[in-house]
Amino acid sequence: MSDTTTRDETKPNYKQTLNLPKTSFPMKANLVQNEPGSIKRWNMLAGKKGLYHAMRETAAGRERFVFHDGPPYANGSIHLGHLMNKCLKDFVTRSKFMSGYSCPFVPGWDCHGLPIEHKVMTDLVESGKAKKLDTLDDDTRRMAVRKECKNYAEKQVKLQSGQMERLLTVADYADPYLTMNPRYEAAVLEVLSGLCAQGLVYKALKPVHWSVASETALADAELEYQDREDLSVYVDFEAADGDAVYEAFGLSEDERPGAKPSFMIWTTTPWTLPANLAIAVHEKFEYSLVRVDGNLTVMATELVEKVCKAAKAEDVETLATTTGEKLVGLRYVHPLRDSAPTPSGDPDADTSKCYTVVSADYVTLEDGSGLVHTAPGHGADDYQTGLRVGLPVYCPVKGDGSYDETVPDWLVGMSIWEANELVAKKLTESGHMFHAQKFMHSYPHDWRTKTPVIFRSTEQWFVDVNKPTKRDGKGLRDMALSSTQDGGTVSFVPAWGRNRMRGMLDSRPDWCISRQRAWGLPIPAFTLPDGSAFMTAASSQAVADVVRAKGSDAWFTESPEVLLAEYDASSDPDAPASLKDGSVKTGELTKGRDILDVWFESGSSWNAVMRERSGGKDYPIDLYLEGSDQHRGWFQLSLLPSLGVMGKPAFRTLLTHGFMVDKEGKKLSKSKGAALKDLFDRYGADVLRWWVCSLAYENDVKVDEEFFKLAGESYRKVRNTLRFMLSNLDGYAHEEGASFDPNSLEAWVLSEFDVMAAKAVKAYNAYAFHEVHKLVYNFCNTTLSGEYLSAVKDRLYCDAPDSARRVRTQRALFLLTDGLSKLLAPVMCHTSDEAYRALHSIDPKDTDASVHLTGFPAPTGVQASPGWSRVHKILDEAGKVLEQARANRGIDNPLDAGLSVPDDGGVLAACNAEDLADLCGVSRFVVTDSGEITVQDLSDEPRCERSWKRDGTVKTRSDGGMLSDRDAKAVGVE
RNA sequence: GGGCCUGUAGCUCAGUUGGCUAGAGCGCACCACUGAUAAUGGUGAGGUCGACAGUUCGAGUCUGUCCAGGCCCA
Repeated sequence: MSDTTTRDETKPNYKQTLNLPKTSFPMKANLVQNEPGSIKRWNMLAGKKGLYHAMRETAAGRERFVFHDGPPYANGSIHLGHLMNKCLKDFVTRSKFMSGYSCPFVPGWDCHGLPIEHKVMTDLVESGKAKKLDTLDDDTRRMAVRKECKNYAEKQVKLQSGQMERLLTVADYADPYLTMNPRYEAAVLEVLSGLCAQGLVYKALKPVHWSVASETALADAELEYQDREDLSVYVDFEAADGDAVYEAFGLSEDERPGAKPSFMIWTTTPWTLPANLAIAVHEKFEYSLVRVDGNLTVMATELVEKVCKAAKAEDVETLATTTGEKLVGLRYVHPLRDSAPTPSGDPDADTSKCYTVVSADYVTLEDGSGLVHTAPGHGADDYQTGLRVGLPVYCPVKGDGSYDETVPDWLVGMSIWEANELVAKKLTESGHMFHAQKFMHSYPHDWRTKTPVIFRSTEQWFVDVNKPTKRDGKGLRDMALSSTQDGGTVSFVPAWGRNRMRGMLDSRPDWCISRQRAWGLPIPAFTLPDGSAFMTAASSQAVADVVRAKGSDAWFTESPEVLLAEYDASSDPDAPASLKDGSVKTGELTKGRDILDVWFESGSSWNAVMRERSGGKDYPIDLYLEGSDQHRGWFQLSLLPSLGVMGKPAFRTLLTHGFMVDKEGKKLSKSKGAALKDLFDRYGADVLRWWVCSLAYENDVKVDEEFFKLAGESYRKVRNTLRFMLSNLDGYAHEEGASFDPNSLEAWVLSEFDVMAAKAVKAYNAYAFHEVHKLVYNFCNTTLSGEYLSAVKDRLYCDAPDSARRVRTQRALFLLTDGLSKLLAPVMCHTSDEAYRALHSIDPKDTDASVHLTGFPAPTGVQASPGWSRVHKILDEAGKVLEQARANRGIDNPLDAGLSVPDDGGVLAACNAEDLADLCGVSRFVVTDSGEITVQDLSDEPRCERSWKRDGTVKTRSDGGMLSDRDAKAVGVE
């Protein structure tokens, strides 16, 4: 160290006379270590009932804002998707509370269903217990599985609930809703009963998505699409009467070729060909009779070239054309069987209409041949067509995916997947195959087992979406479309959700609500001795009452007499005659074995949770908030039952968010989504929440490690701003009611704060959290850190501690810190409370005070001079000139400079020159009448040893130091 | 293949009914400060607004096609 840097011991050390920042609010947040402390403290609130109840008590009597949580599936740790979903929900409920509403929030979990049952069964097989179960009778076996499932689900709920609390979300975690709770189950059955009362529930043999692996019907929402290689085949179905075909094409006797013509169909599921009962054409399309490589066949004119090209046919000749209309009614011979089948469940089925060309308007010219292979047992369209023209619902495929004995011998017992190849081989051998090729396409798979699903007709329960309700004659679809139309009762955030939802409602089929599994809520249907199904509004209500008392296990453990003990057939208008007249007793009934689609359970949550708990006053619900996939899922499947039972939608507003995608915008892989625990451990909940707050959530959200780092840095900026203000409030005692001169820096910054806060509160209420983030951050970063705080730093440090100017500044700092902590409270739960408690000097042992029991800040109401915006424009100009001077003339330190600025517009005169100097960071600011902005180099003037300013008043003082007037006064020397 | 949606600087986002050289913050680079210091202040470099056509005096903004991506469906 050289001599020049050694401090002169004879001169006073002014640093000790400054009011340097001091605070207990640390720069380093240590969120991971400290957030659990906040949770612990909040848990002490409301007599240890915790923050949620403290907020409820605080909000008692306020207007309610009713939010309803969609239940996540109780399986596995929470991932990035949950992070966004749960944080957004938390922002909503917390900001509504801070805005002055009472906002109940009951969290829920979806507990029934295949994923859990599958997991439990896998575990049972692995542990060897499954074999034992197989020796038990059916009800007992299913009860044993159900018990395991229940234990598993409970564990998962506990796990997720703990993780959500760690995310600092506030909800009634002590009393959540679980779809497996008896009370909830009963409420679901009541919804089912309500739909029965409207006549909307029916049982029918229909093709549904069927998982071969799980041997159950699947809901739309239980499907996922994956690429799969299949065999695409073009098959000739020989006409039964060649002349009839030639007639349809208008060929005279002598024009007719000798050979018999065929109809060419196309399919990607050759295994369904044995179940073919018809060929569909479009009446309006033109069809051609063509000779291809010697064969005569019929296909749509527009597709002749495409099909022949695909098959590499060389010799193609069109003999005649006609319209589809003319083909309808022609008969053909099935290429694989001699006569129409006898469906196994229906020996008396009318097969007289089989093997006929029929018309259907869903036939397109996109793919295939324009003639559509129709198997009513294996396709939704096919089923409808079959119904219309009188074909049996023939499904020769059993639940395990093998053929029954109604198919040709060589197929009986074979798996359909194997049959694909064999069917193709047979058709090739018999000369029916025109062309076959393998191709990739996206195909529905069972979301759990990842295996391809099939369409298979089975006896299932359905909710009719078209049938008029008994209440007012309107069908569910029509009601849904009218309530979601523009100007209807449901609003959408963002607005495009409306179109998305209506598009789906428009085309949705009847809702298949039955499943063939053990882990779920039984459909309370019985079979009468004559084989017919029995389930009415009153009977299901009677079962619901039993379930409310004993849980849904009662369905398996109790007899029909017990389940229907409170049911009185004589007073049930819908009861079957045999029960009414007593010829059949309830003891003679058989319990049905189906359980409800889990979507029916979650779709009834408006009844099970919101109506039940509030006694009806929380209905309809103000807001549902979920990912955009729920337009088809929970949103729609809540809408339909609520319209059926209540006649109006369950919700007023639907808010949706997008999905997490990776850095490149691609679908997020499972492994990436699972890394949440790791993120918690490195960033803490407040940073993760701050990140979620910054998102334009209505679109897809890119997620990458890097973004959390950036969020952490902007978090620190906000934290440091709060810290700087807190550190300058050491020893300050706030008094309300002081006023500020409109020309003061304080009036300016506080009025800026009022504007920003009003915008932020408005943004909160519009769920525009991203806007909140931007407003608050920019205010901290630009208005405070960059402008106001750097301007007032000098007076905070150097003015006498109790000088009027310094106290006035502190008064502003107090209001700003208090206001910011409240605006940040819904997002940075831990940090805002930490700042709030530091600001109000709350004793660490005092667990009663929390920013989370306050509200958004009321406006300070401070009026600033309208000249301020002009002043800032002028100062920006001055700043640029100063910057040039620093660069050109080597003035490194702005405190070595002075500014002379013309009062353009006459707004500077009203300001205090010292304020203006401080805003520019210079030592001296002179307002001139006119001329250019000029910079003075003050390096030669004396420099105050305390404030480092060269303001022109610096001279040697009585203590021997060089001080400005202000500093001399502050130190108490002459 | 269909429905809904997205594509503006390296990143996150603004860009009113089409109208001046397309903005902000972060990050980055450089400078200052060392009395907000694992901080703070200042300056600067970054964009053929996914691509291509079209309408228009004028298009990031309107229309069409295409490309890339997401959700849902077939």
